[in-house]
Amino acid sequence: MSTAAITVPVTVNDHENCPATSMLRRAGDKWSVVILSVLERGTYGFNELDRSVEGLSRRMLTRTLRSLEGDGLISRTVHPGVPPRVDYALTELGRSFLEPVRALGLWALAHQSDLEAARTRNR
Amino acid sequence: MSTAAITVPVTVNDHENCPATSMLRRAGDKWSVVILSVLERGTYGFNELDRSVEGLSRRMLTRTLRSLEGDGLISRTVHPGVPPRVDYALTELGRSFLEPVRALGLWALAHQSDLEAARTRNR
DNA sequence: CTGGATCCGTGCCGATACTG
DNA sequence: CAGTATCGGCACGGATCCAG
Repeated sequence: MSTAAITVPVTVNDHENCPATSMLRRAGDKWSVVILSVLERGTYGFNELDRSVEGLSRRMLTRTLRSLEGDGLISRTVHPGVPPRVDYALTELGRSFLEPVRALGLWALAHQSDLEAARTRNR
Repeated sequence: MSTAAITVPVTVNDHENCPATSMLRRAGDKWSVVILSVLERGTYGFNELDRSVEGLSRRMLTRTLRSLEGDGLISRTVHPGVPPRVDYALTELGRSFLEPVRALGLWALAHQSDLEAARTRNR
């Protein structure tokens, strides 16, 4: 066996099935983090949420809420009656998820000037 | 002035221009984190990177590298000659960015069973 | 009030072929 | 080796209308 340098192949396989990838996607999703952040302040109804986020269409609100509920990040509680009422709230898992998300947001704020400088330089 | 409960309007405006949003998008981007992670191991050439990530097309590799360079997360160094050689490497900013990204990935791993349970329950 | 259904523009992304 | 150019499928996401 020679002692010559050996090139170790470093290949990334199947990264779409990595459990971390799906939550990175979640964090990068257009509306998820905004909705989760609003719900951090308390329980909201559907139209309350709709009015709380500028630019958010009802269609995407519905889809994002269903998706967040599917991941167990929020809870959905139906109160029958007239008018009907549905409450959305953070779960413990959702509240926990916001911690690393906020860490990433704080990183962005802390390095905002570096990023702006790089973007200007490479413009 | 009455002391009745006042509903404080909580509206999220202009979240597309939030500096944190762009980096959350970056983290959720399909290839950026994978490429940054590979570059954490050292300097790579273009085709080396291409071969290191399964499923990554040269087209998206080029686009992602340009984008990462634009944000100052990686550096691009051209070595003229035959054959030509271009080295890609993490910058300090890029290495720093991987910390909160990894924190989010670790969160996903730590809560993998919770997420899987929720997804099964809501199936 | 809380959605679902449909239409449709736009951009992401892979496949393929070509260049210096 | 290190890209560029072009085509095309498909999913994201907004607008609008309909329903319980």
